[in-house]
Amino acid sequence: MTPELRQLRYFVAVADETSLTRAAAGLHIAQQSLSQQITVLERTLGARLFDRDARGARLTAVGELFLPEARAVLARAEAAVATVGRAVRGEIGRVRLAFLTTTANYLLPPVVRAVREQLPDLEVSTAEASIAELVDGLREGRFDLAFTRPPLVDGLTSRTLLTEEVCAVFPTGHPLATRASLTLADLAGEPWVLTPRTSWEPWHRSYDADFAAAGFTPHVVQRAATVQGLLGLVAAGVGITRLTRSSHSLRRTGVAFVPLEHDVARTELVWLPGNDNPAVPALVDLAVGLAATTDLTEAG
Amino acid sequence: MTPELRQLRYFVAVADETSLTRAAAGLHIAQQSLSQQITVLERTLGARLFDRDARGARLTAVGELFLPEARAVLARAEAAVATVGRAVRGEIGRVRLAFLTTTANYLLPPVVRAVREQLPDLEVSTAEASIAELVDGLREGRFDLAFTRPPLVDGLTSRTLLTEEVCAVFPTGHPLATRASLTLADLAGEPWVLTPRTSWEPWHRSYDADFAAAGFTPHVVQRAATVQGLLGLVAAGVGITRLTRSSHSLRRTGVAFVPLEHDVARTELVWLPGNDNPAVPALVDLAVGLAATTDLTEAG
DNA sequence: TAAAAATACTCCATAGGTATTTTAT
DNA sequence: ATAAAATACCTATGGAGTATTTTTA
Repeated sequence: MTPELRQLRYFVAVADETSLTRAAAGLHIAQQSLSQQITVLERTLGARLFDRDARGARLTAVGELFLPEARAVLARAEAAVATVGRAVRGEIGRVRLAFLTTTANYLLPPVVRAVREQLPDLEVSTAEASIAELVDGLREGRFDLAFTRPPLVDGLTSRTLLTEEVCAVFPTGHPLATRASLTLADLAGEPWVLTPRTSWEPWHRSYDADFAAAGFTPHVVQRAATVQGLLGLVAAGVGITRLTRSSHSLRRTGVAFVPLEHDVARTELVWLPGNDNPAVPALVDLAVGLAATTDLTEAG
Repeated sequence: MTPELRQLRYFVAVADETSLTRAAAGLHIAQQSLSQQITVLERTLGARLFDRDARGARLTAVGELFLPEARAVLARAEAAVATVGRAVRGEIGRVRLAFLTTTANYLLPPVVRAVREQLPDLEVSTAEASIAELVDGLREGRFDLAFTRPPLVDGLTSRTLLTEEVCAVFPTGHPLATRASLTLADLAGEPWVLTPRTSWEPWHRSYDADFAAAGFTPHVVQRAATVQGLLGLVAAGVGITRLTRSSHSLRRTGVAFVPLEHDVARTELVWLPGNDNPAVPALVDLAVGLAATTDLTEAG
């Protein structure tokens, strides 16, 4: 039979004080109770641990060998408890991040760098994912946190990390390309290149609402699934499109970005509210703090 | 606050079984009691360790991190208990041996070799000592075990390791040197060389009794403190002496050993009965066994 | 004879048991 | 409806307290 940690603590205290009376005072228990517990410990171990006399209690040969062992057990137990504390604070563990492909290029590097610095013992895995993979992954527990764009679906919690201007994107030389700003209504007659409707229904419903509010339905001449694809088509003069200002970093030539008034796009950090991984709140705090102090659209 | 080992054992059992009900059955306690203890553990740690549902209990992210820690604590505790077991059996620890100078040359090598082989994790320190140092060392706790010759003093426990013939020692050419055996009475008229009376009073009282029983008081022409010294004086023709047969190995030339009838010397293993070092009985058993199976007077 | 530990007992905190309810599939 | 866990309540073991005795320097 193995003793309990309390008894090991008592044993170490008596060994340190070489006295049951003094050790009992330090432990805030009665000498008699301590005497009893030491006797119980000695019986469970099947060996006398102390030689007692009128001067106190000194370790036997066996006790001398047991002392470092008992200390090791107690130290191991304290380390185990400390591990839980660190885990609860999100300082250790594993967290799986998903970046929307279009946000990965500017968000992933600064976020991962900040986590490595501020939570060095947290294992971080990252994935670039399409919006659909990302939402499914969150809901099915394959990802803990996702960096993405709203609107998503109900049942996910989110914090806004940053807000960017949305721009109309023209081929260079387009008559409207030199304007300082525009409204969506100014673009009613233009040929559009947009993403496929199948990419993510909530986004397309949001776009529909925006165009409806501007009083027209865009004439879509072609669709492309990626931002690079859209920019290529615009540069080629196929049509115009609507993208966040930070997308400009993906193509500098052949395209012109003109801000659209009162049109902003948010980038959000999203997670499943039932996720019990304590690294989630820790990383959310870290990312929100990072977004507040640095311009993440430039940081990539 | 740190949990008790019992709770860690319960935690590991539940983690292994992914079920409170199954784990409780394995632990021979009620599911309800186990549920309670896991709850207590979670409260003391300040973190949920399991997600429970109708299928059972699965580890949370924190629980996953705590599991190897808990296992490590339990393993450490078992190792600590096992250490006590080994210590009680005398397999580990420290034992301090003292060899009477005159027994060291033939006893020390085989004894130490046997201990190294059969109790490899026992730390053995050895010392050659005079009979007086040896007895004081045992009584004052500087030695655990001594290999020596009786009689000693009261208050020491002993086991006889071996019994040797005692011989009269003559210079070669002495008229009695060719005899097959003698009695002490045959040597009444001889000049004697003996050890100083101050060396060890109990021995000298024993010698006195032997000579008194033989009906004479030896005429002591010179005294020498060491066996080599006595043999040298005998070889030089100064006188005769009385030594164990194994002493012959210390000087082969110039001396002749003739057995004395009914005269034997015992070599004993001696210790303080109050010595709680479990290596003492372990080593006594080993040495007695060794003496029973090998001729230790030849082994050196 | 004093200082320390051990013993005898009493009490109560809590581990563990039993009965039942709640929850999730 | 069923299987699991949680809750409520009760029991009893044993940890801790008080009074006293024993031991040894």
